[in-house]
Amino acid sequence: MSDEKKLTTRAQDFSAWYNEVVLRAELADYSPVRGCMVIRPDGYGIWERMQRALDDMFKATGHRNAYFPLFIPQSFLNREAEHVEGFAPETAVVTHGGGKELEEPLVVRPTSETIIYAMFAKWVHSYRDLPLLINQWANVVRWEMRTRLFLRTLEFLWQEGHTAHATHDEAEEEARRMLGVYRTFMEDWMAMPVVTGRKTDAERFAGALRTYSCEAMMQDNKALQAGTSHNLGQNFARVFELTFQTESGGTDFAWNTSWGVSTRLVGGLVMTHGDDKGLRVPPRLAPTEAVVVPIWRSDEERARVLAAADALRTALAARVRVHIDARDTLKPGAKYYEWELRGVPVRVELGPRDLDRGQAVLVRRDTGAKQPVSLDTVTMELEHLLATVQNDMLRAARERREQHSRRGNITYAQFRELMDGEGAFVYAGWCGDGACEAAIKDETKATIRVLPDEEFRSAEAPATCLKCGRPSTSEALWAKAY
RNA sequence: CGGGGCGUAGCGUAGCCUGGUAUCGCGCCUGCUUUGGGAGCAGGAGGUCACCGGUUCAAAUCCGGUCGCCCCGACCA
Repeated sequence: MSDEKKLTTRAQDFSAWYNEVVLRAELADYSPVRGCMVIRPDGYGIWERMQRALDDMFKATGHRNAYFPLFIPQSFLNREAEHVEGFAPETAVVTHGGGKELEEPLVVRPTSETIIYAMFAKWVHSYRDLPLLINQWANVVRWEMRTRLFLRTLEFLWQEGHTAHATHDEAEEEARRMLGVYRTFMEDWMAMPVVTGRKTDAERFAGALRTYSCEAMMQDNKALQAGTSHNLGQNFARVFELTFQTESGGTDFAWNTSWGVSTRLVGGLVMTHGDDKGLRVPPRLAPTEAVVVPIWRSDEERARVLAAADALRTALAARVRVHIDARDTLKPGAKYYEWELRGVPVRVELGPRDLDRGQAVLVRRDTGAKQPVSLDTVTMELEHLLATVQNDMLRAARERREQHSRRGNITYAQFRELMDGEGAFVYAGWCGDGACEAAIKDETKATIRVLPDEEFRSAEAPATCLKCGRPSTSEALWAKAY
């Protein structure tokens, strides 16, 4: 075997490995436009399944989809001071249309708070109009300096939920609820465990009261911010005059939330589950859950095996997303490598020896384990195996995260050594002073990913700040991040 | 925007220092033999050497410039 066909290993160069997997598994490709990528069918298929699952969850929690314009009048973005400060440096701006210079430049949305709350202001009059629960699936543009496939591109696809509520507490509840939805999705569908919590002021969304986040650990022990949910308070309502008559007859500004996840999740999936053979897709998100590979030697066997394989595919297709690889230009071994690279969760081998025994062989992508099963029960066995793979992938990812998490006493020197080396999720005390946070970021590149929610906090709360040694006011999760 | 690297066939590359119209592998096409972990043999198609200008009898190669992309940093989902 020539080395040319092998991937760079994760240990050799994690970054190179990631790019090779994305390109060679045909999830995406570089486009003629700097910083913009093309999402290819295999990558888009994963995104479509993510969309479907999330959309069902949004609907189940009472949200409805709508669509707002790609262009936002520049003046809208300028209204919320913190918001414009955060986003203006990375906007793309349209100054000409139809050959004429525009009277007011149009910003290509980097996020849609401003235009959506301007519309909400038209639609909301009474407390009876609340809550207003809207989601949109859209593309957004942020002019980033440096881009990476799926993780950071100039244009990306996402969903952004936007809601308006009558009270602070209702908005807070909504922001927390949607963070929970994200967490459920990431764990149950992506098999990607996350730590949830609140962002510090330094990492808070521009214009929000509070930002909550789901943070996942990638295989290089860096954190990926996988989804965020914001309690926007009344900040946007004030500048867009989003008011309503209260039950008691007064007037109040509405309380908003916004929350989003993006195609970045596909990158997170790769970096959570991929191995040195390529991609591993958790069954629930796999466009193809199982691939049937028929095996034969002679023409006679070929006819017999292909007929049986086709019958098998038909039987499985009733319950499982299945593909048959009947190409006769490749030997079975070559097909195995290809489907492993593409990350299909289970391979179903069917050859003459199997037919003689009335069986097929199921091979797990995650562990490589082989298991012969009777053709009489193969559908049930396959469904069961897919569920097992899904669960095992989450468990394996969680174990890996815990192995690379540090709790308890740690000196700043030890912390620095850890961050300079293999990296980790470090749970440690924080005095609450932004200066300590900034100093640590400056010295180690590590940031506070979240102030973790209670269930993620250590049994014994840290007593002192990791940096300055003063009394800790909250436990913080520190890591380098994407 | 700073630092580094690279632009040669669909992809990956050699050649560049020391000028003479381009190497190899993968892939692709045809045929035969193969097929339980990346098949073998034979034949074949495919290249304005990123672009512009200069030096020269002659430029992928030397000189000047331009553009693009990737990687590392600062900024960020």
